[in-house]
Amino acid sequence: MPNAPGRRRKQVTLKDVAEAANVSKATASLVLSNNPRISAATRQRVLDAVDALGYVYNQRAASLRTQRSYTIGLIITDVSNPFSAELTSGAESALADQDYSLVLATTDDDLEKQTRIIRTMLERDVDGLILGPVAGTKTDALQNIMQHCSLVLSNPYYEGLAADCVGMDDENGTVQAVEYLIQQGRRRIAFVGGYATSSTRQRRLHSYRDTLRGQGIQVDPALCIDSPVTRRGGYDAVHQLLNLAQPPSAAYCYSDVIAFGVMLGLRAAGLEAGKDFAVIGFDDVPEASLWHPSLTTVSADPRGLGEMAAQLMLRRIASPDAPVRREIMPSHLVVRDSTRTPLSSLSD
Amino acid sequence: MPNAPGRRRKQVTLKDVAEAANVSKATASLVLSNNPRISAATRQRVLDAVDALGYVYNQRAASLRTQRSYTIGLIITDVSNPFSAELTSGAESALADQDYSLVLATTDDDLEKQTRIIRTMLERDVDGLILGPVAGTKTDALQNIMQHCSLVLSNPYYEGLAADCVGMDDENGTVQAVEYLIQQGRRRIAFVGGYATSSTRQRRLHSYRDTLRGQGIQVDPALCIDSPVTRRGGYDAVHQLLNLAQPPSAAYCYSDVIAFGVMLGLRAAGLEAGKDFAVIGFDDVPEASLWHPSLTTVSADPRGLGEMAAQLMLRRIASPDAPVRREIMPSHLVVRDSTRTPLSSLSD
DNA sequence: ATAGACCAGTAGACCGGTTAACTAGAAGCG
DNA sequence: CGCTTCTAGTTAACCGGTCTACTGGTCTAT
Repeated sequence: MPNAPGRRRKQVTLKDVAEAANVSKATASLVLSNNPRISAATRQRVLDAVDALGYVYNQRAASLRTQRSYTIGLIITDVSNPFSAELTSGAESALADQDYSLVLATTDDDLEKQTRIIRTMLERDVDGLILGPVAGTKTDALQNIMQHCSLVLSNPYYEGLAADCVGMDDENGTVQAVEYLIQQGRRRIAFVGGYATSSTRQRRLHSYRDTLRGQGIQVDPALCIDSPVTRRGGYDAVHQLLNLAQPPSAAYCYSDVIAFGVMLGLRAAGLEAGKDFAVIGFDDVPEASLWHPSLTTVSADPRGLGEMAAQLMLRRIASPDAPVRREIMPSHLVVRDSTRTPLSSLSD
Repeated sequence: MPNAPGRRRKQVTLKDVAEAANVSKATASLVLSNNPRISAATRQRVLDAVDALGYVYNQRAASLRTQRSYTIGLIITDVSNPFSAELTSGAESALADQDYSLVLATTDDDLEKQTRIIRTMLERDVDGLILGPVAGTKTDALQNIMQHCSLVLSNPYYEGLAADCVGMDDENGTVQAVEYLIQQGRRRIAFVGGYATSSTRQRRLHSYRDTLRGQGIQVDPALCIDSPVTRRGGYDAVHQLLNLAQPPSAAYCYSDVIAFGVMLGLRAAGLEAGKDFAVIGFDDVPEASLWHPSLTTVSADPRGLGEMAAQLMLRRIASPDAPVRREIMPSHLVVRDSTRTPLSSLSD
């Protein structure tokens, strides 16, 4: 069998190329790196040999010497979540533009798994790590990463850690969303979903409370429900809310995914989002505009977030001592049908 | 600045560990690979040194010698597509289970970009490549990959190429879908979406035609529309279809994403899927069941596909000379609301 | 007593590139 | 003409592991 499916043919190395071109290994290497020191004639001989032998450059071998792998690790909770998928897509394309490869790994929101994955990434010798830390990640662990490679954090902000990070403007987005609901006449507004430990959720919850109080509305803890970030989480939460003695008439949701669950839960309860009940999400994933009814949501450009994370990473690699940057992507409310009907007449 | 954000601290190597433990580099290496030849006492000394120095194993260096990188490349059109996201997720987790890392790259359905990416992957020295080739990919190019690493193809089947591949059962899924529509009384059934060059689309189109003819229905070329695999593609296609002198009353769509676009197009035209018009998708992405109305679709388990691709890859790496495998994942029709109302009375 | 097996560990070549330091020959220069 | 400078390469150490072949010592069998 001359060429079996998985047989790795004996590698053609730079040495083979050099011999074929009658030059030293060093010269061949210089040709490949476009070093002007080599004459046109010699260069051509080497390039011809490369073609003739079908030589493939071995970045892995080179990186051993250069201490640069041109590889960035991306660690997220899961890819199937549309927000993460967009973020991944943005990061991948920004990195690919600069000839960096993306190594992807998922934590499933499991701290122990995250620890394992970080270790693997460091062993794979990535130049940098873009990490959306799972809840409960210690600052120490992040500090440790930074002793081995560059680090860019996505989402949570760790105070007291000199790391670049990207995030959305949770505060401003939340204020806009909650004020809009109040302006529409809603007063019993629930805050739905997200892991209780998540620092992102805590920031949004905080802004939610501030905004309500600022408008003279009392905060009811029974209306604040945490949950996994899944449709199921939103579904169950709204079920719980509707069973309250005084149920809310609006929900500001931790994410679009939660909001979809809430809308499904409303439908199951015979209610309709945008008519009987106002729903706002967060993220503006592609589905948000296409859902029925379309979802009012805080637009946060996950793709842009991924691109920005990649940019910060490339900058950090280029100048390790540059001052830390904390890039907050602006967010703004996109009003759609899920909040369309004002509730000025209803006593809720 | 003792520990700047991106500063790479001087690496602790195996040599440092060995010196600290008063053994040779070779012994330290043997300890790390759990070689029983080393006594418990020595082993412990080495492990202590590892801890004390904060040593991190360098897989990259090792792979130079072992010719194994424990890295698999995944090349797909784009991650943001939910089908691809699920596939990626499945592949990643199956590979991670066996301590393989996933390097992700996207082609945006651009042949030239695919060529560049394949080259980069080979230079990164991946152990294998899982590839969903863009339309127009030459068998030669694939053959060339196979001279450097293991290859698993996702989706198209290249005849005359001895490569493992995974795919869905396009034929059976299509037959089920079209027969179901006919059984519901539909006779003018459109085939909507997908790139004309795609071999997957050609297989489905073929089965669609066969099924219609088998039921004594004439195939109308005007009802077969190709398009990009986006919602926009489906939207535009259905617009075109509704403007025909004899518009169809049902659409069998190339993918769920197309079907969503079709449903949006119907809504824009004042029609409702599942009532005025039957819509069937392909893939059964998570959104399908949650859309309104929920989408009847051919379930194809993209996550399972990704897992299977990973399995085939691991098997191929383990035994390069194993016979080629062509794994067709069964598909079946999941009936939901988008086709719920039979159209037995309408003369279409 | 002695050959052979076994044990615990070591020396050093090796993987495939990069790069600092060196060199032979040609050109420049007063 | 002799000295420096430049050009176009070459040599060999190096990156951080792995692994084959070897060693010196102890144990067992004859």
